[in-house]
Amino acid sequence: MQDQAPRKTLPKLDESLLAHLPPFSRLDRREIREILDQATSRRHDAGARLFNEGDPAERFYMLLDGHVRVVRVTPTGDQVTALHIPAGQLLGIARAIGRDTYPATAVTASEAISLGWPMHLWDIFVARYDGFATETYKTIGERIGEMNTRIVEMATQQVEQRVANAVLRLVSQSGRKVPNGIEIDFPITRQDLSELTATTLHTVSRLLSAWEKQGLVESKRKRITVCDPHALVLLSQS
Amino acid sequence: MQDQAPRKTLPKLDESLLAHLPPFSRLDRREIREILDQATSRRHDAGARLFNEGDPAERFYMLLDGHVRVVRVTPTGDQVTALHIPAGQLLGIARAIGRDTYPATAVTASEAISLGWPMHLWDIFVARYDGFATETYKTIGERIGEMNTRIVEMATQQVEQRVANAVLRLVSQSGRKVPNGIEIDFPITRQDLSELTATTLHTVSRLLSAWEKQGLVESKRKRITVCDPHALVLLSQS
DNA sequence: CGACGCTTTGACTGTCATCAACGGCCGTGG
DNA sequence: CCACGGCCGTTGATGACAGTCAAAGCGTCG
Repeated sequence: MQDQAPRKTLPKLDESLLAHLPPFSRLDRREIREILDQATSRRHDAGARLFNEGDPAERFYMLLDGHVRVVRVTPTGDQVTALHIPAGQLLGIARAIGRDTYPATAVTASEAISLGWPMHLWDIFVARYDGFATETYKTIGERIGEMNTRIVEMATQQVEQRVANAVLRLVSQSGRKVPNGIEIDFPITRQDLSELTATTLHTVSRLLSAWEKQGLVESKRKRITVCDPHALVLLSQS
Repeated sequence: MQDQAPRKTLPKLDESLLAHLPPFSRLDRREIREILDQATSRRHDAGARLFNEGDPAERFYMLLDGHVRVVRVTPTGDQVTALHIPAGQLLGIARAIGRDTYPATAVTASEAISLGWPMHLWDIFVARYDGFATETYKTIGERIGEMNTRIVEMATQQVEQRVANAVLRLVSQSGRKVPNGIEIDFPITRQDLSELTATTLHTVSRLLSAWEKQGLVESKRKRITVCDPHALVLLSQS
């Protein structure tokens, strides 16, 4: 694998990293310490792969910082982004859905930091830690909901509405307040957006240009700021 | 609800109904008896709804006979079919993914028979019966895979390929051997197929007509028979 | 400063949705 | 038994949306 950063076990990982995250929120310090002691932390460059579709699912991860795109590649080479995962969520949890290979590829959208555990700990975590299983299945439920929404959108909406929805979702998932509005807090290209919305980078570019002329958004290279979210919502529904 | 058939608890439900189905296959007669004794069996007319999107998830079901379409309806009234569920699978298992309302509506495609249990038994089943949880999560994993596949198909394939894929999937899921080929074993209209493939009934009709002229399929009212599966596979990949 | 990656814009084109009309099957009720 | 109405399917004409092709501008990084 070209992009594996070396794994380091940092003895000083702080309990506060995990304490407030849903899968671990019901645990006490001692339990969180146990979990951290078994974890491997890694830094990933932008564009690095945590794992590939079809690989044996040997580890599962908690994304501590950054963003990950979950991508599938077709036989013809087209990429389709299935999900966007923000910091604070588990990923690579194939075992939870009865799989022993990863169903998709995970690519970092920006520099990212992950904790990883060998998959054989999964069953132990589920059995031993209160709330871990419940919260995990909630996450899965939410992801199923997201996928469902995308299917419905792709089936019924025009490209403009889909792109508007995608931008709004990214903003609400990872928006950061800036002077002119709310900025999507990680680098994202027209190409990325087109893979999220099943269209082409050209069409996305045209749409963003048009929106910018109307004052709905501003965008620089790899950065998008939504200035008038309400107007975008209207667009996304027409 | 207009289409609730009366619930009957049939004392004579036979253990063999469940014994070979994955979620129950590791259980002994006594356990299966327990489970059956708590179940309510119901017959549903074609087009009946087992439950509606958004309803509180009060019961979960095992589909014993027939086929169910899992459908979402948009604010504008368009219907989109998210999944097709054949006999022998669990459905309405919102609790397994941490939800307390149903995420979609379940409509029978043909006459159907279900067993239903109150949702509060879910946690008990998971805790008490060996393999129940594991098999259930496998089912969820498969459904996630299916949804994923549909997203990728809708994002990258032409209508003709999508429809071909949908037909092939239905055939492999519920095909019945007949003299001229393999027939999809439940009634399905062009409209249904169009909701599965995000297109219109007109386009589906044109495609099926064209395929029929080429001898790939035969179709009567609500019935589709695939005569040359291999050719369809080729079509679905070009 | 050059090269590469990202973005923009214009012109053209094809697929597929839309509109419209009709034909046929099937169950129902007189 | 026949006539009717509703649902299902077919087919043609038209046009729009968005993909493809092509080319050039702009930022950033090495």
